[in-house]
Amino acid sequence: MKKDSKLSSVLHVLLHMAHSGQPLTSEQLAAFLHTNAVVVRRMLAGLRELGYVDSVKGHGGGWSITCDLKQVTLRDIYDAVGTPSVFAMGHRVEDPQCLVEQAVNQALDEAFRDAEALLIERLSDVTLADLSDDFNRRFRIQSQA
Amino acid sequence: MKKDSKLSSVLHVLLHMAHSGQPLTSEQLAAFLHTNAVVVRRMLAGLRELGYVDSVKGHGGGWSITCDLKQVTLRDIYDAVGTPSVFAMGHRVEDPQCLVEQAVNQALDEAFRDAEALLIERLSDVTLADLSDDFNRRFRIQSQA
DNA sequence: TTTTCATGTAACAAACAATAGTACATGAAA
DNA sequence: TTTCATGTACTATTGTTTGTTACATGAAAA
Repeated sequence: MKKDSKLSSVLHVLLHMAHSGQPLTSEQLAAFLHTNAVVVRRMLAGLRELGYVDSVKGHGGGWSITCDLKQVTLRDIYDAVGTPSVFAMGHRVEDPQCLVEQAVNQALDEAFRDAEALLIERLSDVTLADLSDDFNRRFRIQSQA
Repeated sequence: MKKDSKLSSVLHVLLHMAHSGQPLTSEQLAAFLHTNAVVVRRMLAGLRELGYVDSVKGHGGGWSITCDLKQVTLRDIYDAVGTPSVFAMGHRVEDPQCLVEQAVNQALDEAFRDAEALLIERLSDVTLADLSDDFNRRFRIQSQA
């Protein structure tokens, strides 16, 4: 299964935006991701609607962060990019008549449900500010080397 | 992303095999899954190599279970089908130079690692015998209705 | 007012992975 | 020797993510 990297990508550009004093254009953000500007606009459209970022057209325009990094968690961003499906495994048939398949589905569902809940909990524990701090730490270490 | 349903499918046919007194052919198993016999042979090939099932050619041949249902867990079967990747989300770049992306990847990795560990733990808690018992319970309930 | 820069978005193309299907070889029992 | 069944290579289909092109919209600068 081809993996969805929207969450990873959005977080990446958000941090670049956070560390830039001025708006960044879709082209600039796309360069960070080695991709196309249209992909960036699509990715960020949802976040703009939710008020996490803003975009400005024309000269000097571009994207900037409009939320408090300390208040927004990775879980919020996960939701903002459309709560992509967590697991790469699924049931063969979603609502089977077969009693055997019902038993299998339920057993798997329980395991997946618990794992997903833990994932969401972990994502809720990390704010964008935490990520930003981690980046700054890495930057200091690399500068010393 | 198209979800991998090998684990679900294999468990489904294993339980049918467990509840059959005699070997079942690939055609019969394929009918349970509404798919092709070749798909079944491919799915079960790995389990045969690991000794969970056996296949016999020719008249009266087919597939049967050769393991102890009480000893084999869903985690064993998960491994037997090739430990398919758990998550439908991934990093944009696996080993990035960009410090921002490194920070993002690490934060996500920690969350995913914990969730995957819990999933495996839950799968290890359930044996094929448990699934079989659950099926029998469902069967009794439906028979009463 | 016109040009330039930038986003907004629809429509289409490419890349990739899971599943399905076909064809033919192998082997065992009737 | 015929029939049944697996083994497997090869190809086709389907669905999803990502990338690309084209053009409309809007704002600032010249």
